[in-house]
Amino acid sequence: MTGRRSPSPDAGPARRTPQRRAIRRAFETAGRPLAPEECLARARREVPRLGLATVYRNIRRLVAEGSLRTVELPGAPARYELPRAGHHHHFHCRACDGVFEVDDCPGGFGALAPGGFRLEGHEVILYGLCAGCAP
Amino acid sequence: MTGRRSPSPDAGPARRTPQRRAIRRAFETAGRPLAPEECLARARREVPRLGLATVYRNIRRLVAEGSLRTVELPGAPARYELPRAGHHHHFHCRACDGVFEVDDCPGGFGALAPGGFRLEGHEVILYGLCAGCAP
DNA sequence: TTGGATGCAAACGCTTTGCATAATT
DNA sequence: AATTATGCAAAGCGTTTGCATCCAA
Repeated sequence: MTGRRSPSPDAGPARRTPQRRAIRRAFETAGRPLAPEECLARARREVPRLGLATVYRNIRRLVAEGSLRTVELPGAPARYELPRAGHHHHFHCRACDGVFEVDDCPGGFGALAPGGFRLEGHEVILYGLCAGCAP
Repeated sequence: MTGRRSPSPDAGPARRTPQRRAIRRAFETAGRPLAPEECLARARREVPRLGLATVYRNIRRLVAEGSLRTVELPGAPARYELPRAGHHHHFHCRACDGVFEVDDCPGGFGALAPGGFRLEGHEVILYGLCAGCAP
C-alpha cells in the first residue's frame, strides 16, 4: 500500500453539492467555452458565496473525468468547454474576449512540419469580431 | 506638454550596454524563438550577472521597436523571435519544449468563421517532436 | 459520524514595477 | 553632469494549495 493518505485532493466519488451543480450548469447554459472567472460569475447567480478556488477545483475534476475539455489559447487564460462531437477549433473575439467554437478544420498540416519533425497534433485559433461585436 | 516626466520606463534612445548586446545576440544565435528564461540563460554566457528583469525590459523594448516579434503559444510562456520574411507559424516540441519556425501556412480559414463573425487573423501551432527529439 | 468539499488566505510561477545604484553619452 | 539602464526585491495576475470548518452520505 501507499501508506500515505491523500493529502487533501478531491479524490473520492463526487458528492452532490450546490456549488458543483451551479458550476456545471454555468457551462451547460453558456453555449461556449468559459474562463474560470466567467464560470464563477455565472455560477454565483445560483450560489453567491461561491469561491474561485472551488471553481478551479471543480473544473480540474471535471476535466479529469472527461466531462469538460480544456481550450488553451495563445496569450490568454484557458477556457473550458463541454466535450462536443468532432475535431474543431476556436474563434477568439478581440472585442469581448469571448471564445466560440468553430466546427471545421482546414486540414493540410502534414506538409508543413520541417523535415525530421514528427507531427502529432495541431491547434488553430481564429481572431476577429464575433457576431455580437461585429458592426 | 505632458508636464510629467516619464516614470522610469525605458523611453529615450537606447544606450549601448553589454546586457543589450548579449540579449540581442542570444536571439541572433539561437535560430529559433526563445522564451525569456532561455534568452537569460544564453545571454548570461556573456554577462553572468544579468538579471531576468533586464531581459524582460529589453525584450519589451525590442518588440516595441519592431526588432523582435512575440510568438504567443497556447498554455505556454510566450517566445520571441527575430522578424522574418513571410507569414509563418510555429512548431512546439512536446519533448524539449522548443519552438521552431514553420515557413508555410495551409490557408483556407476564410470559410471557417461562423456566420456574422468578422475574421481578422489566425494562428496555427503544430505539436510533436522536433528533429532533435524524434527517435 | 466521517471523509470529502468549501471558503479564505497564503503560496506559486511568470511578468512587471519601484527604487537605489551603476554606467553610458 | 544628466539620465538611462541595471539588479534586486516586492508587487501583480492567474492558478494552486493549506487549513479550519462545513456538509452530504
